[in-house]
Amino acid sequence: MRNPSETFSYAYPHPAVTTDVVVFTIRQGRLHLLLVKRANPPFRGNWALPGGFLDIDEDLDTCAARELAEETGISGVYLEQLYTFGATHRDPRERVISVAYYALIPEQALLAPPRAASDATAVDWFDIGELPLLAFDHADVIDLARRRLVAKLDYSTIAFQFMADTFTLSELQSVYETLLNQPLDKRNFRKRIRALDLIEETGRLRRNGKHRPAREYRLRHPKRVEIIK
Amino acid sequence: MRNPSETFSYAYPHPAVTTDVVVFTIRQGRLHLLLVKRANPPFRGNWALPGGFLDIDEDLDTCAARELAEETGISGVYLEQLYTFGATHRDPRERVISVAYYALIPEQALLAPPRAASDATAVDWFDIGELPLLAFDHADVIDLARRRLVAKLDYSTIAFQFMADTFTLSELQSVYETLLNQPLDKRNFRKRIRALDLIEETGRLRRNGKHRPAREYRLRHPKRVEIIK
DNA sequence: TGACAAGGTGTATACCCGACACTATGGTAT
DNA sequence: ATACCATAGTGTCGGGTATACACCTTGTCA
Repeated sequence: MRNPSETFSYAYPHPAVTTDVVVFTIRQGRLHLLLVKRANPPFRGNWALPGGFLDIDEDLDTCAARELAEETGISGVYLEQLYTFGATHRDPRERVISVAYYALIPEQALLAPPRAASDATAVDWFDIGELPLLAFDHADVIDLARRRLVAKLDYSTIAFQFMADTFTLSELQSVYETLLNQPLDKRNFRKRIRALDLIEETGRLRRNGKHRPAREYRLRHPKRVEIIK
Repeated sequence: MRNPSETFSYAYPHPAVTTDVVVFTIRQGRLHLLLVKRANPPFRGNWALPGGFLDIDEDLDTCAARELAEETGISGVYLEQLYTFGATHRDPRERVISVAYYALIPEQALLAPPRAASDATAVDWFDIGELPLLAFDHADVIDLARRRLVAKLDYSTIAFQFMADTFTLSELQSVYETLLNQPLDKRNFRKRIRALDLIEETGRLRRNGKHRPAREYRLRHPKRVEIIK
């Protein structure tokens, strides 16, 4: 624990640096994200993105991954730097530069509901269409993250990062339909996915209900996100 | 003991925040960028990106624009945030977070050679294929900026930001060829540009040598960079 | 064993992109 | 004035890629 009486002095004023993480997942066919309810001022009682101050000997990526792990217990997921927000008045306490990240996690990866960390009184998932009032400029951060995510669908294989280790083509199509907010043609979709040559059959069948079981697939290179055409 | 009026103290250590700018232009059919020679340690005498510390009451974008103006005298040009670099040891003095930007300027915008600012002993343009040894992690910053720029050619109208107020289609094609590092078919190129419906004829002719003059064009919305298809 | 519900498959058409060669026009030299 | 030079400017055809579209298959459950 840090000595509370210790201070750190500089010849010039220094801003504080935080990372905030927009954690996306898909639940029940809807895009959701994780928010925490702030336990302390400013914006006490408001919902906000999980995030926190950069440790002085910690890389930015590490900081974002640590915040993500602390809030959700999830690690090893897709995490990408989004944008850095630094408007002078975005935090009323002091000058704060926020390096925003976004993360994509499979629905199935959430074994238990996330527990509230020390600086949050609650943690919950919200449908992206039904967000509460947000602290700071976090509504802007979320908006940019959502647009980046949708844009990347077109030219990368990022959507696969929402999938569990194994999945069916119908599940994958459902993820694309949710993100694009439009139905897709089943045959054309499968043709396009097959042409990417990124997945392989596990050989097993997935039984999801009282109907014909679906073939189960896995990514050949699970962590890799590729740029396509 | 330092005069308390000249020091700034915090309960937690704070990193310093800088912006660095990769300033691209095209000269003589080659992609160039602007570097400054450092007057002070660390890396004294090395070439580096123009940039500097964020003022405590200054937005990030403003800081980048200010650095750009101080080093080149240019303002009102395309300037976009690129990425934030924050590896723990990237600056030997103290922890420094660098918010990197990149700027695109028309060759003709440079009225005079840039003058050296106070913390630089020289300022000069370098062909991107003939860069000197660079300070800090600036080689990484430049590499990322170049890749972002080339990627954006495909899905945005960013290349137009290299053009002067008026230009010919041959000049525009030459910019694309330089950036893509390959020759393009003249008829296909013109067909594609015309289809974008972004430019209009000025009605004047541009006389560039002892041959047929070219029609002069201008952008309908000069500052706008659009996402295409 | 029949009904249900989702899984799985191919073809025909439209559109877009790339390959390709010649004429037009102004400048300059003789 | 005339001929030559250098860049400006223009259209078509073919191949490949993306889209529209409908029916049979298979396992479950009543």
